[in-house]
Amino acid sequence: RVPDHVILSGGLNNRYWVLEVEERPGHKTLTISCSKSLHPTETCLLKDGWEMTPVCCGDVVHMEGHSDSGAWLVDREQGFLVLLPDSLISGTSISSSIRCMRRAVLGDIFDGGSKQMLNGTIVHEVFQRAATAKDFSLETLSKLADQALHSPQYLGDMYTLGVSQEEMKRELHDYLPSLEHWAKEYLSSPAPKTISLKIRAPSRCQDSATVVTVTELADIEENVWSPRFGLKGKIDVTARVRIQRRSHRTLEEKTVPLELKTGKESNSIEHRSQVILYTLMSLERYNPEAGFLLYLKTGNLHPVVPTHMDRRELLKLRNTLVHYIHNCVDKEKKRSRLSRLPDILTNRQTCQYCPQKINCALYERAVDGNSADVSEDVVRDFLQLETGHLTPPHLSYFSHWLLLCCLEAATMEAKNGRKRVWLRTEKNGSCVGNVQLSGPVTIQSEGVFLHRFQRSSAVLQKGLANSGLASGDRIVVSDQEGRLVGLATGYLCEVSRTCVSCTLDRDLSKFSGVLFRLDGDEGVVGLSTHLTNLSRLMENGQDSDRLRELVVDLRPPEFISNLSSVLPREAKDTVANILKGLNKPQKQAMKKVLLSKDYTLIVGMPGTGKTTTICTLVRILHACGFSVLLTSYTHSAVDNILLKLKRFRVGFLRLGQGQKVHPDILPYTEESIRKKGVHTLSDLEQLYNKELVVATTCMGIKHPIFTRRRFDFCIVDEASQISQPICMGPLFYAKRFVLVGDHQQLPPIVQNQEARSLGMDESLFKRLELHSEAVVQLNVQYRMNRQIMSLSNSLMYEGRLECGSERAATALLTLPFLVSVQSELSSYSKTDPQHDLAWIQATLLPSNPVCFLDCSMAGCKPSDIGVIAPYRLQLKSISALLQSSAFTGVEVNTVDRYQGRDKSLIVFSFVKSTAEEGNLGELLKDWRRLNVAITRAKHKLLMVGSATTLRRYAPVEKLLNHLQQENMISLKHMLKLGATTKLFYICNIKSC
DNA sequence: CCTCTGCTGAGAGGA
Repeated sequence: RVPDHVILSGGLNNRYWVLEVEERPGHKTLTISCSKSLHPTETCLLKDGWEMTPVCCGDVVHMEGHSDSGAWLVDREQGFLVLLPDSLISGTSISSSIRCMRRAVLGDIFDGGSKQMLNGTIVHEVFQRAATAKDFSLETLSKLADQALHSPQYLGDMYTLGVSQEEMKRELHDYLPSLEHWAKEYLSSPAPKTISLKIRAPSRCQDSATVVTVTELADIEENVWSPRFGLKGKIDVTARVRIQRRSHRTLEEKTVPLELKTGKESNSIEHRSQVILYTLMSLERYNPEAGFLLYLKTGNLHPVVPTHMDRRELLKLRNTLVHYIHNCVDKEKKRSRLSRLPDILTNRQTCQYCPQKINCALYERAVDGNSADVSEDVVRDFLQLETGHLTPPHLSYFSHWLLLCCLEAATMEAKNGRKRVWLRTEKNGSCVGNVQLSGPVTIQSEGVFLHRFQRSSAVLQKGLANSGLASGDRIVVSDQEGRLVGLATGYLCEVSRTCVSCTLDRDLSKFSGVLFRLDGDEGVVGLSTHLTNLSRLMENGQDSDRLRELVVDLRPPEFISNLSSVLPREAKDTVANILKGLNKPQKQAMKKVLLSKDYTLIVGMPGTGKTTTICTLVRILHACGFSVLLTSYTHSAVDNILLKLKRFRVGFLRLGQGQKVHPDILPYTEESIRKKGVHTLSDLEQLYNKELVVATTCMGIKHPIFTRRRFDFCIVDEASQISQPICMGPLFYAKRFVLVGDHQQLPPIVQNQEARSLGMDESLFKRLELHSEAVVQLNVQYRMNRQIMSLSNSLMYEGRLECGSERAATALLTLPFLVSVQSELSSYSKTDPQHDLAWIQATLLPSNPVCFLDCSMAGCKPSDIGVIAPYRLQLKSISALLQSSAFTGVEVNTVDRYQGRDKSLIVFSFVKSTAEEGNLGELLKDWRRLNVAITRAKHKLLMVGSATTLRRYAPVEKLLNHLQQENMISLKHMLKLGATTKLFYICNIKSC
């Protein structure tokens, strides 16, 4: 009954499964168990308001407090119930839910937030830099403020907002005197400031005047994950304070959270709640009794002393919030639909500046399309104001995709559930435990700290290299006990048998004695970019209106009739020159793009030179003086085009993290250009506007450049592999667009079965293809020889695919050592007639370009050989066989990863061979995947598999029929040994 | 039955 991915446990960090919920007026009883066998069970009585907790059967809960022989009580005075504790909710989300729960839920589903917060961010930064420097003198503060104003990150923000550096500087300098003042008043000063601390503990007297001195600013931006309370957050400042109570003689030293606020000194319930939540989530670290609010405008310090009631109410809010976030879809009779959210507030003061306004209205109309039964005028007016510009088809497109994204997000969440660091043991994941800091921490650059860890000698070695972690992986650092979870994140640099080095975002040198563990961080990636794009598509504005018309209403694309009006006279010769190298369909594609007023779709069948075509297209547009936004889903696809483009002296700016960019493209990245000297806002503006061509991934559209710059064209490569909401992201920023892809190859990956069946794997490319006037087909290919091409033609393209040249059509594999291998094989056959190797001799012949069996390579360069299999495990065992140095360079990969690439010789292992009539896998049922697999080889394609098994897959059956007709199958020699094994065994005899 | 790539964070403020 309990799904595999759920982890239950008893003890302090317990996790219980809810089996039964019994509701009575005034209380609620849960039957729970912390064992996967669901035996024994315990009970939990919820009352005094806790019975309102939206807990359901099948939820996981954490119990706080104590149980009386298996009976828990959570009421006004004692105990907490933490619903779905492994979903960590941020302190700010919870405090924002005080005013509007709906807004907090929407804030979690959609990205978003207003842009008026730059000032606060920089003031924080200055405070934190001063704290690190331990110097709050006006002089230093002013120097630090200047530094911050020129740092890359804030320049980008200023660019976005269109604020000048001078303006920012003036606002910032208003704060500096009060920062200095605060430090003088509180920071280990000779005359410490008196604060009134209200401690409500029964044994203490009320309202005792207390003296608080900050003795040390112990940490800045401390990251806290608290799986016990289901909370997370970043604590502005962790301070050591000395508390001296008048009534007591004692001096107390405490570590407490300090929350900085740049706004009005409101001491509001939201601000105080944030502090209370910080004290709660750092309970295991410091057990702070109190925290402080520091208002930077005035330099005043407000103590916040939480009571049980405060914590109780905030955790109840958290439970409600987590419930809504996790149940955004209802399942009713096997069909999912969007759930209702908490009601719309329609409070003018609160709603006026709400960043979720449009999503709030959109969601309401998505759940309940006609909204005819909205009783309140205010709500109706609000909905009309926010969504009045949208038609019913617009709203149904939005709600349809919102549902799909929620379904998919839920599946991803469930799959990643077990990957949460605090639930993981060293056995079941990529993890290195029991390591200690060794040597000093060195600062590599701002905010990048190089650490070295060593296996503690007490622990028996199995060697760090086998931990499942490799250099370049993202990691999370925690302590071994699980008290300090998620201390830092970063990347692994080197992994040796005994040592690990890594760069982290925080300096952990103060934890020198602590035993750490490093966990691979797969990263839970939500679908917030999808949803943000969808919400943007519904906005009332020029860019959105245009795209909505094309994408949702499917308005036919328009074209102009005459090239001469778009081609500048001075570019004509250059363009003509560039066109010379192209074949007919490629030229057609160029023309269509130039004539388009809306969009063009380029279908690039396998091997037809998509990359070359895109590269040429960019050169032509560039020559005409058009600006181009060049994107694709993956970094490697973007760089593929840029590597070609680079040779033609076309300048471009590459956006994106240096770590993901191809080394040869690095000089074109923003990062590297900035290092050469970008200090002012106008430097940055120049950088962003300099090049006509800008390249990035579809996800990279959060970059500041897109808040201001617009392009004449946007080109999206791999478009048939990108889901609609992601694909439309870059399209907002260009007047016209070009999608390049091939829907006969792999579609976007969708994990959730229901979402897929509802069409989530339909790309924008495919959706728009119904307008055939926008489509150009590239059907002349140069990759495969005639025989290999015939497979794909019979499987998918009905003969439309053509060879571009006789040379490509007849190209065969060259095997320099063929003669000697053949004679060696003959001699084997002679000495041991039992093992006739004639079949291998036949398959070896270059003149048999397609064989459904296998063979070896007699002198083929390892880098010309690709091995493909549909399953990861198979790849693993093939790789294991190829450990010998002779095979370094042979690339072993999945079908999916081979899309877009080719090799001279491809060995494709179908893997499957079962006698039983069992379940068939999904992978081989996909026509498009098979099509990709068979169109990667240029000269020779070897396929290994069990024909009997494979005939059960319709696509493979069609392929096998064709192979049989063409006499390309060697069926006679079924191998007892695994065919692939034998193949590589022979390879080994005659090393390549 | 097991295929895949994107991207950080949480918060910065105002009612």
